[in-house]
Amino acid sequence: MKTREEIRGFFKAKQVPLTHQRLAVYEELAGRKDHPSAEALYESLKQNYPSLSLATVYKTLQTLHDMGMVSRVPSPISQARYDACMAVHHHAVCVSCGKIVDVFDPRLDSVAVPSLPGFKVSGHSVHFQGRCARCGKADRSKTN
Amino acid sequence: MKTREEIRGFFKAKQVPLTHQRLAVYEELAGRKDHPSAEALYESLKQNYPSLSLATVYKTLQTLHDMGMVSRVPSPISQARYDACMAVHHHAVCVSCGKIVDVFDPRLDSVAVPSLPGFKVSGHSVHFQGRCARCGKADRSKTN
DNA sequence: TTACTAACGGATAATTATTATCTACCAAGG
DNA sequence: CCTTGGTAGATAATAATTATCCGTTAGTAA
Repeated sequence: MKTREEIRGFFKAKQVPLTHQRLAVYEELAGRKDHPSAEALYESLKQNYPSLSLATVYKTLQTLHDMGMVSRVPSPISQARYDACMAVHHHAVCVSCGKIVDVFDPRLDSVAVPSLPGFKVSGHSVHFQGRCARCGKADRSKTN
Repeated sequence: MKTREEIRGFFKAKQVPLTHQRLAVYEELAGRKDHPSAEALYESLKQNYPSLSLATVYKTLQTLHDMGMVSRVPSPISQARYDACMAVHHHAVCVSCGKIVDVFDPRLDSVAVPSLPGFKVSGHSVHFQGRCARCGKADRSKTN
């Protein structure tokens, strides 16, 4: 948990103006451990900031993400992606174009199962991020 | 890759009617290895099945998923979820209510990096699926 | 084959999540 | 303070997905 001065320092370092809304969104998110969605943050925040707009929450989360102050729980580019292969396997997702490739590697099929009180683990998969061959070369691609 | 008779057998076993559309969607998906979205499947399929509806593709993918014939690339319940914690960590997602809990376990922080020709891996995270304490007991919960 | 019926498919409206647009306003530096 | 570029709020627009409605079809039995 960062102090307000540390937060201010982060914004200064990145040359991003620190507004009341950004501070509020960040502190609300940092004070929670349930990985809220933009909507969920908005619901909490508007009690103390009735004039806050949901769009601001979205924009602020994007800004904080660009600054490297918050992370998104990894997921494929906004669309559900399907696979007819039901065997245990893993995925590598290109952060640039969203391309997904299968990863078959038995070394990944059994990992240390952490102790999560009350949580019954039924499976796992490893999600690699990176850049595919095409996006690695020619940056700025958006085609899958 | 399943034969048509095997596919027919699967549907019979689950007592789910096998329609032309379902067969077409399944075979198209099984014939691809790029994890297409519903939209992408629709684009391919409508060349051979001009009357096919996008809604049918969505419904069919849901049906196939319920039957255990196709898998979805794991992701958090349709909404982006955020986290102020920037340290390396992993996640466990409740398949019933979507609750996400952090997993800190240094044993997961370094995994075997598979050889993916051309793909530059910049990071990874392990995604556990299961049922949280609440959903493990009282089934049928939808509240996070 | 034919007939029956529950379930399905297609068209489209509705919903949900997110992003873009536009104007007034505020944060940071002089 | 005062200027100015970036920002916040309101709202429209877009994208992804799901629901609804009704004619049609798959599966079964006669």
